[in-house]
Amino acid sequence: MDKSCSNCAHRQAAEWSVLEGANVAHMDDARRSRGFLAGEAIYHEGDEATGVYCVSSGLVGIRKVDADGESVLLRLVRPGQTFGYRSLLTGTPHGVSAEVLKEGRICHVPAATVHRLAADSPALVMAFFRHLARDMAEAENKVMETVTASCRVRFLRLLVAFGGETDSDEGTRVRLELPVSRQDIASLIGVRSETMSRVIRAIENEGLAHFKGRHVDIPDARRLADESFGSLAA
Amino acid sequence: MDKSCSNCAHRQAAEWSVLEGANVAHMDDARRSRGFLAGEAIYHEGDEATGVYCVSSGLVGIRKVDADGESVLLRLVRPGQTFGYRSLLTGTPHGVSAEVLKEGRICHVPAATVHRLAADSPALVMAFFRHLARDMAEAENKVMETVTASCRVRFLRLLVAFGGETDSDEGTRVRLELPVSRQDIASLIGVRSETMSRVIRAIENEGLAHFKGRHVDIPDARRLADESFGSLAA
DNA sequence: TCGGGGTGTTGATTCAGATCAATTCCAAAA
DNA sequence: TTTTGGAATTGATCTGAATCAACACCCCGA
Repeated sequence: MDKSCSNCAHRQAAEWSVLEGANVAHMDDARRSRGFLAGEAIYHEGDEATGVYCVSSGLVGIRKVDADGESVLLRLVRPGQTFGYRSLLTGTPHGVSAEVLKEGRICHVPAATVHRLAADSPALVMAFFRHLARDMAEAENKVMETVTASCRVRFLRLLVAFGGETDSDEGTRVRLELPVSRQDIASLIGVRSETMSRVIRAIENEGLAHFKGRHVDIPDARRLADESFGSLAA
Repeated sequence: MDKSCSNCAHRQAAEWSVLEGANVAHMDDARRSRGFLAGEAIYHEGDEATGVYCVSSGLVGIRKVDADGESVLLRLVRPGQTFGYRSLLTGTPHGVSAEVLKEGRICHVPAATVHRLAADSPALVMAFFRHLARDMAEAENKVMETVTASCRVRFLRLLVAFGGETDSDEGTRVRLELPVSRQDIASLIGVRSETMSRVIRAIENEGLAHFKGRHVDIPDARRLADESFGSLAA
């Protein structure tokens, strides 16, 4: 059933959608998909790139670890999105690691194939450029946030982001499922898990949202969104 | 004298160096250079991209300001480097602002020209991709650092980076000039200027480096570099 | 049914860095 | 030379988040 990218539910989302003619079949042919369990590493910092990955299902985390062993979860990769293309296209070792956060299936397109396709299709390179540009914008936002916003505000914004994916209803109740563990959420906004707990409890006490396991119930999404706009909320 | 890019001292550094044949003249023809004074804005967040910029001399700062007016200096653009290409190539408004930090001359290549060159030269697009990839890696490092490292360590690493540009001599004395004001350095590592002062004084007191205005004298570059490797220095 | 290990919570305490409030320094303008 | 206004330094104080240390919870396997 997942024998062809054309059948992939996320075909439109990925960069491959710009491919035309024989290239479609070419890439479809070369790609291999494999199941991964939560916790499995896909590649590590320093590894050479062997191809481009594409999340078919599940959830992938991009992580960076420093010399002291401190680890930060930089971003999430969702179904339909590619990752690992940066190192491959620039020919440099991976600067980050990728690991599976929620079990699922991941496609791998070998280096040789990607290089051939890229050489033949400027549109593909441009598509990867766009992807990278979006990631860069998000990275810049993250720098801004970690420097200027409190951990409370950072968490609220993350909630809004998660909610936005699920349901963009205005001013009303939103229910959503946290895609990762609390530890990972903490790592995502750059705080300790203890602090994460306290922030969550505070938000719970204010009635801004109700947490039960990974389930979040936001009675008034508008109010929560307002609060997430920093401290100068009127 | 700066009538042609071919004569530009930084010709090798910029992405344009991959252009060939008529494209070289084409771009040389379309580009316009202009002098800027320190403090002048080149573009603001939200502006539409009108072309790609290239620093001929002086220094440019890429800055982001949030809703509360908090401003963070994200990175510096030095002579020979291009900037503003991201928004142009993706067709999105600028997500950051660019301003001149040290007076100098900046070239502007109009949008139409860049688009024509990009369509004609896959190598140019690839060159911009590489540039973006490098910036992205630096942004990821910055996120890591702001989350895990103390402001002291962040400043030491910045010093090392500045020193590395100037002189890569081993284990000996290094003299260098800070390229920007202390306020901007503070903004670059994400702390208040008061904190910056204190950090500098502490480093001065330890004899790690001596500061006089923008001049820095590092008696033992090796020792300073060691200290910059976080807290677990043996 | 009983552990047992990972994940999350809670409390007490500490500390890095922000904030508030004066000065001091310095370079350009008058 | 004096004036002046921004940049930098310094001190006193406050506070958000880290740290250290238990403890509760919950799912899984024996």
